[in-house]
Amino acid sequence: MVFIADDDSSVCKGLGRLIKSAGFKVETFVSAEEFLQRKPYRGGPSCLVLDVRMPGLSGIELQKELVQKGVSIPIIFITGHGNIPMSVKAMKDGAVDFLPKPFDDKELLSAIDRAIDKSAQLRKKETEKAKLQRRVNTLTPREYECLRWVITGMLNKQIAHKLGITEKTVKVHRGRVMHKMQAVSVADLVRFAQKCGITSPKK
Amino acid sequence: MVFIADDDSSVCKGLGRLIKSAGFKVETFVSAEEFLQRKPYRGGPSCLVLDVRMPGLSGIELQKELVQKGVSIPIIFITGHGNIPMSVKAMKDGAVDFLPKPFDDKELLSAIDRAIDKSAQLRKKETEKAKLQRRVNTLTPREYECLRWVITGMLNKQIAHKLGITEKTVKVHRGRVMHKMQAVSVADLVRFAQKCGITSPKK
DNA sequence: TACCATATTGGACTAAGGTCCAATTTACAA
DNA sequence: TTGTAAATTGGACCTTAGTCCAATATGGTA
Repeated sequence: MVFIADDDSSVCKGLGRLIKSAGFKVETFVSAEEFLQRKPYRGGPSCLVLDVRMPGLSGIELQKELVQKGVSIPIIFITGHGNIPMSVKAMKDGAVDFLPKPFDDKELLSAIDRAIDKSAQLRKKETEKAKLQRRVNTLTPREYECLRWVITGMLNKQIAHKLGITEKTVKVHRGRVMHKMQAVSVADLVRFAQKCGITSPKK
Repeated sequence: MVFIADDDSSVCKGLGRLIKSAGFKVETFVSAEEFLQRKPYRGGPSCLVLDVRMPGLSGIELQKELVQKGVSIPIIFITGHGNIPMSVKAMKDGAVDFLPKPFDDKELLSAIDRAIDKSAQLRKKETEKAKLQRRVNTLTPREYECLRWVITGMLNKQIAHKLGITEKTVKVHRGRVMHKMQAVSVADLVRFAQKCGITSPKK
């Protein structure tokens, strides 16, 4: 799925035809605001072909909005009146490409391929993280505490001392953590924790 | 440490003065080839201020060379006659910034700060990886095999079966691995292996 | 050939991890 | 007040992990 946002509706139409002919689904918007209205797309990898200069919210501002809102959709900028600082800023903020008009159809399609690849990777990572996060959310506060200590590699005895409880209790919490996280080993747990950004307390 | 490569020696001089006054050590080169001759700098975080267009090897080509050789030094491009595709390519290839002349001194110095920060991070990661890699290199082939299985979280019994040996032998190898890798727990081992890119065999 | 690194295994033992069943306490909500 | 989730602990028991000492086998090197 490729989204196009350009205030010139004839550009939208033209690009839409081109991109559809390459086998993508397309949806067009004539302003940044209109794109923001759209409910987040969840149907598969997607990217956004975005005009830099538009009345109202500009393409660059829309990118900033999206980054800030945590919407991770790869962006390809197109522009008729761009300059170097603008392109550099867009790239720094994670754009996949920045194409000054006129550009070859091939160039755009190649950029879209890369953007879609990137989107697929992002989505894979995010869904995995979300799955793990759902498991983490089922942990009680104490179980979560234990998890953070367990992934340091500390012994039950030591964790018990840290928490001011008995080794026995740690074993119980730990067992529940393993079960709820669907981890078969500490190695799993370490990797899970890393993937969803769980930090270890300092010893 | 800041390196400057620009074919115009007066530019080198001027930038050199500016950057020195900001508290950095500076070394200048009047061609890409001259910079490549220099032995790799190991004294601390560093970056390269690079002119895009130079006789002989261009700045963009030098960047490509460095990336390909695995020399990870953050690059800030400066140019008098740049264009958007050029800046986009440079940024895609990892440049920290791309400044068309004329630029403010502040802009350059700010970019240098970011580049030096990035360099410090890179160096930290690389030295840590090298340290771990040296430990890995002391492992015998069989010990390395065991390491790869251990970090999957598999039981000694299961690893033994995979290798066609007894559980007892696995314990011995495993003990030596822990010792040589200076790991106190499997959790450590998992993190070490991740940091130096050791892959697990598929079960 | 004698030596050395590597790989393998056994015995004996200690410590650590993990589980099942059962029980108590506390805090908060219906 | 009753109920529920969370936290805590004990006992009994089994499985794993890890270590020390000792021994054997193999392949390559000085």
